[in-house]
Amino acid sequence: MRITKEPEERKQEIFDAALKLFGEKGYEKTTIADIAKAIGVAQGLCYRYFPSKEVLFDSAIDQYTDILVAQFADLAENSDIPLKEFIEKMPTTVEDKNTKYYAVFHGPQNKKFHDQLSLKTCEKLVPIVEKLLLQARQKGEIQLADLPTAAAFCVYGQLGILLENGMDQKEKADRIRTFLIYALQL
Amino acid sequence: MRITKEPEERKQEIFDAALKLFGEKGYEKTTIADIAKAIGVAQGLCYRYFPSKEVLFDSAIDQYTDILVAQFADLAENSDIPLKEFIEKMPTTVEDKNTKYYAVFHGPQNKKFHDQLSLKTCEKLVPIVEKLLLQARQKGEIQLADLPTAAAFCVYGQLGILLENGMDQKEKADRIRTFLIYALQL
Amino acid sequence: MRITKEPEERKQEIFDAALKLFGEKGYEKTTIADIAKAIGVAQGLCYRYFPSKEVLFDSAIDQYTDILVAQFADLAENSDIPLKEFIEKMPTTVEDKNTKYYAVFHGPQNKKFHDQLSLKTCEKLVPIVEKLLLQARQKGEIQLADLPTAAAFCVYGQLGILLENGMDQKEKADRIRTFLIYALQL
Amino acid sequence: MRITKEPEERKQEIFDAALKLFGEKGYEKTTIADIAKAIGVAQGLCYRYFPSKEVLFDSAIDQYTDILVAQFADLAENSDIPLKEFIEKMPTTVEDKNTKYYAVFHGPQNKKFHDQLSLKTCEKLVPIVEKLLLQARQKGEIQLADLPTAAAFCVYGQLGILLENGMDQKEKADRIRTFLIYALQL
DNA sequence: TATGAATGAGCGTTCATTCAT
DNA sequence: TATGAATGAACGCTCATTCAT
Repeated sequence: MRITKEPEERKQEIFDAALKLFGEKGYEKTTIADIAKAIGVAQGLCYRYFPSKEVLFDSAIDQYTDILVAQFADLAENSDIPLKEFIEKMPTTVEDKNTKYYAVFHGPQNKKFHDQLSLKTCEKLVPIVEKLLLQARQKGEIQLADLPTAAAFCVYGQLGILLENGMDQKEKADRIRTFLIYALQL
Repeated sequence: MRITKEPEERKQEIFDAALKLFGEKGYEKTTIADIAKAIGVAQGLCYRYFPSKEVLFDSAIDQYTDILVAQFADLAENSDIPLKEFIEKMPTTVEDKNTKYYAVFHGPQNKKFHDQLSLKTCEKLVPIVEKLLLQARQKGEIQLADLPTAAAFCVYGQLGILLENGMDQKEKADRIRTFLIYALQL
Repeated sequence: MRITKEPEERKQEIFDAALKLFGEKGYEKTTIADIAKAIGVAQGLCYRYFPSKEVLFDSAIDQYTDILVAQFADLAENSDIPLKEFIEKMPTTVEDKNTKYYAVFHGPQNKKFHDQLSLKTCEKLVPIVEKLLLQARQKGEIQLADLPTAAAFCVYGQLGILLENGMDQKEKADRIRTFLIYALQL
Repeated sequence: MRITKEPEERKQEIFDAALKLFGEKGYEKTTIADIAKAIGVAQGLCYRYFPSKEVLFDSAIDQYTDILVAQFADLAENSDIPLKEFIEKMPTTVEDKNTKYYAVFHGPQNKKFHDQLSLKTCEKLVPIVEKLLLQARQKGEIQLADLPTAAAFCVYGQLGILLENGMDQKEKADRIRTFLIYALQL
């Protein structure tokens, strides 16, 4: 039973399976055999699309964080509302339970994988937030001089909250919003 | 040639070598053989002190971050000066070039290991900073209501700056100080 | 982009590419994919012309040594000059820098492949040389009783010189000629 | 059931098994698993002694040809008899049915392996024969000017005979002796 | 306490070959 | 005739861990 697919489709299939498994079991404990079995293909096929397990891993992380960040970037670019309002409305976790990837972030294990994903996401978020701050300053909403630093704090600062246990998402979001509005002096 | 040492000393020796190698080559690429060879000891000996490689790794990270954090905790606990002054004087990288561990953080490789260390350090730093903020509030220097959130932002926010490339340590430190003073409204 | 060619032409194309690559990288390290790529063709196509990699290899070696030996056979058959003169004029390497195959023998790698080629060439050369010796004996130029043995020595003996390093082709050729004339007592 | 041996002994064990199997099945078709199984140890153990299969192969060939050549070298060095007599008595195949390695050369398969062994043996034999010729010339038994070339012919020339099929060992030996005496003009 | 030879399971990777198109 | 995605079996190699000494 040999099923041939369009390369793009196959590649995405591998991506998705890889991300899911890396998320569940971590990099080391996920084998190429696992990934291949998950989509019902021969191990060797993975190597037509990715030269190595490591590249597959990095690509998967990269693609996934791109998706997450793109959602936020959309919001940021298409909003003309004041920054304060934006903060009050924005999602603080860029993750949306609706995506097919939701499980990735929420498996019980693999804190390390989660951390890596978080850091990569932050990295990509900073320039977007910086642009947002710049617009706000141009409109006179904030007075900050050093926007890159402010953006980094706004983004990475959330990590501290998000990575904590024992508080529900909603409460985390509220605290983040309140603090941001205070710190940016909006 | 068989050199017998005090258990504690041996254990520390293994710790140090492990930390160094994990830092240089990462968890997966560092073997027990590497570690044993680095201190001129048989592989089997490592297993008298640590039940497994993973435990050794976690212990090493833990011990190291403890050391880093302890330096900062000392400062925080023995200072009566106003928070603003404290911020102006504090080291923003808890690392000190004098420690024997300096290389760990600064090998060219191993972003992943570095990230892990950073996150763990942040985690341990938050309660200390929170206490610092509490003292400041008691003295009327700040008005913040939600100290845990503020502490998290102060600590993790720095990560965004620290992980960036292309800026020297001094400039990073200045930007961090300026932003903190602004955000905390000191 | 699908280019259809005459079967014979295609087959030859595959031969040539295979020979070149086997010569450069050796049997094991040359893949069918390499060969196919070298001529810009799908892997599967090779299997329309050769049932397996091993057959392709053997055919390639065989065809190539045939070409080399044919050059020498031509010379031998169309010459009426005395053996001594023949030796003085003959090429000692049957290879000719003009052939498209020249590189095969002179890649830096692959001693093993080279050796194989040499041995196969010798094998095919012996009967030709034997005939040459027979003609010479009939003309009274030599006295040897055991021509097969003599032929074998004349051919394989050269291997020892040819496989040596650190002497230029010309000097090798001279030494071979001088020795042959001495040993055959011409 | 774990049997520990002296490294030297283990290494030799691996050597012997490897040589035997390479001889029987050829390089490619012999797996490290085969070799390990043959001596009843774990595959991994082979890698304590040899860094790779290829190195193991080369070492095995090298060690074996050393043994073969050493037998001949002994003869050559400890003989004061005239060259002609030496040739009449010498073994033309350096192999001796008594050695534990006898089977290596005489498996049905693996012509390639056999060729490789032969060539390597010749390579090592040449300098010894050259020395022999030098002694003979000093005693006035031969007149040859170019001894390196003569030695190469004497050694490699035999290959042509040895590699032929369909003649028994004894006849091959006789023909070789007769030709050598003729060619060297003894 | 210390050694280091030995284990053994597993993993990433390769590649000749097949086959649906 | 030609493609190239897919197969699948195998292989070399690694290494955490064990254990006899």
